Amino acid sequence: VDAGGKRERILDALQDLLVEQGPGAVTPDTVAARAQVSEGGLLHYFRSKEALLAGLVERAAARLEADLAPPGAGARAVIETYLASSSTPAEEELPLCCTLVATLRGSTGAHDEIAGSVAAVFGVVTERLHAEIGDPVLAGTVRLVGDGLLLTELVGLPGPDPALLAGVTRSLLDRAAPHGGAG
Amino acid sequence: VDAGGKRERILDALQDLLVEQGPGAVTPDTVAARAQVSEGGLLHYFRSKEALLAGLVERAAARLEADLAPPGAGARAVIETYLASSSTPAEEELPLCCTLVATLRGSTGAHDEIAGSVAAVFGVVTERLHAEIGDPVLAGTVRLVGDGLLLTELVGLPGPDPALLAGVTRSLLDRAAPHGGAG
Amino acid sequence: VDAGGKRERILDALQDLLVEQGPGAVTPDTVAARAQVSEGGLLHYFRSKEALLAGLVERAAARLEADLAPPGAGARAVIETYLASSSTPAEEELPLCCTLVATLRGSTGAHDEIAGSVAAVFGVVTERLHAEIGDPVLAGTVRLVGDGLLLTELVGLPGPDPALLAGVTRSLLDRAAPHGGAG
Amino acid sequence: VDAGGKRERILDALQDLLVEQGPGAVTPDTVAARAQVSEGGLLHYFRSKEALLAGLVERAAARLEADLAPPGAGARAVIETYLASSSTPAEEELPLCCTLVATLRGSTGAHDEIAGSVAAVFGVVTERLHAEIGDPVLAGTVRLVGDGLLLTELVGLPGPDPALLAGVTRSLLDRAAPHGGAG
DNA sequence: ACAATCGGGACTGCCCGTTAGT
DNA sequence: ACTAACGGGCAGTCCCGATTGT
Repeated sequence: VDAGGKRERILDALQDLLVEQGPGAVTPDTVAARAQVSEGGLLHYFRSKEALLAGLVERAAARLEADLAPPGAGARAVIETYLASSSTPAEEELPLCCTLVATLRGSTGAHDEIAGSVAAVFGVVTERLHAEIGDPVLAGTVRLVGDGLLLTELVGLPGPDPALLAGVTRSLLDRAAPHGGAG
Repeated sequence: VDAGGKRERILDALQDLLVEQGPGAVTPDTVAARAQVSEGGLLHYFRSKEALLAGLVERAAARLEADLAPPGAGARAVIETYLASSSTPAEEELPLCCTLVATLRGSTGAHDEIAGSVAAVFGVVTERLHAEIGDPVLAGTVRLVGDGLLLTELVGLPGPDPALLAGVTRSLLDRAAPHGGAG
Repeated sequence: VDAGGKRERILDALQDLLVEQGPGAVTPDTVAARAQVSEGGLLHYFRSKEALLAGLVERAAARLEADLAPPGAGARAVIETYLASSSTPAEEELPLCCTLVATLRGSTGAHDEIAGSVAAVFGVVTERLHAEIGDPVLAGTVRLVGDGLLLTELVGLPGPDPALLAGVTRSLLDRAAPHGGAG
Repeated sequence: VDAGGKRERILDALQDLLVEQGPGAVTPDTVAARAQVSEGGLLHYFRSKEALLAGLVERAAARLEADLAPPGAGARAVIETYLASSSTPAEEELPLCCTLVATLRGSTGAHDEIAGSVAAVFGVVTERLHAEIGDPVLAGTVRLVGDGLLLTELVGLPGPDPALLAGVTRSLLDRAAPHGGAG
């Protein structure tokens, strides 16, 4: 079933809409239109709007798991990976999750399941950071700095200029491995 | 005129609704109901939903200006103040602004004016941090850590546990004034 | 597949409402109610009020095209047809168009498309008159007299009494074919 | 009372709004704003929207009475005057009255009083035409031609081109006084 | 599996008029 | 006399999902 990868197309359409035009533009019609599916077809795959969003987080979580980190890569690697993925434009999974959360907050009703999935995603990331970086304070700092970058992405604020960001990153790396070692 | 401080009551109602139930709960009726004003009365003060939100950022900005910082208080003071105000529940101005931005993102159309105001608020904060903290890298780090705390507030994620947060804060303070000096 | 000719039913309802109670009575609910459709169903066929009105002019134009005139019928025929259709109650297409225009004028915003359609309808009529009636001055007079009748219909003024109208019509016919001939 | 001719200013504002932006733009606020009066002030002079419009027809009727015709001026004079005033832009009284009627039709409820006043205005005109022009058929034709011009004005249709209009006018004048006499 | 059609409900904006103040 | 604050109500839009049919 799913003759032409429609399910994926729908999820792609949703994601694109989300990052390009924000949560407000996400309605069954718009998603269906962009995915080149009929409205009814969309409802066939996802029984409701919530299911649609849930599908997206699920996919994002899976991708993140795969992408994020070769475990055992060392402190320097996870720091760089995490900060990079947090500050890149919204095609990445983490910013996407944040946008999703904003979407959820914007709608009434409880969305515990999705909220839980998102929390889980962040939990995984946090855990990984702590595992690779010995010092918990440093790990916590990295996590928060990364989250800060996500926030600026999310709300469209002017973030720190690249040079400053590089400086911050370097200072964190130095604390992870003062002598340039791999962690 | 303005028989009973209604304008303020309206803004209070909006803010409460925003922090308690999220953007989705903010509609003219709910705000009016909570403020004990009629819908028409609300419209007398704020011609549109956007004007309503704009009124709130304006007030928040003004309060923040007043609250934030005795200028010249030194690096340690601004760091503590900023991180504290970022991690407290959403009654504070900064988290409120973030919620506002999330609200705006959820609605279609451009809201440049409000977005600009919010950006200005953050600009003020950033400037203050850099002014009081000599080291720009440290200032940038503080800013991002604070933003990270805001994010967890905003999306309802579990933040770092208090002990860890205290550790992070202390490490930043130490870098500001290694010997415990006032900065 | 339009289960029960609903589209037509909606247009009928709109037209009836328009001629019976005037533009002020035309709202989504009233139209939907009279057409025995739900409001949502109405919106499925016509995305906006403007689209609704546009649909009506379109239909009216098509009908007019069909009704108006066996081309080549001669001057007497078109004169009689035109003046008759202009002075009959508002079930006919021309008065309907005028009511529509009044409706449009009453709402803010530009409605260029519809206005254009209406202008086109009148253009067709004018052209036909000139084609069948050799004398341009006479054709112009007929057109204006007919429009005058439309106006009295449209604004509900007391028109000329039937005898006078008959006299006017006869005098125009006489000028078209003084000897009673061309029909 | 009426310190600064406010009543007149309000009526002027209403008229301007009506001819410039159509009935849809006429609301208490807009009228008050353009007249540089407060909303309350407007309501002080005119208890309701209907009263406002009634005030305008009253004024227009009075002006028309004064403008229209030196009685006893003869057939040619009234014909020319009437057709001219009907085809001029909407600053004149007759087109204004039509716009008013359209406005009334666009609102729900009965407006018998105003409708009656407007009918009376047209009655006066008709009477005058018949009095000055001996031939009732000709008078009726003139009345209808004039009304036709009003209609094109009112609905924004392209009217007859000036040359044709001149031809029509001339032909009517000729019938009033074939030998060029003053009628 | 997929698509068209339909229905109920809700949000935003705003009009019009009253009532309280200056 | 004149102004401003305020109230109730509704129009217009459209979203989301269920129900049909193919």
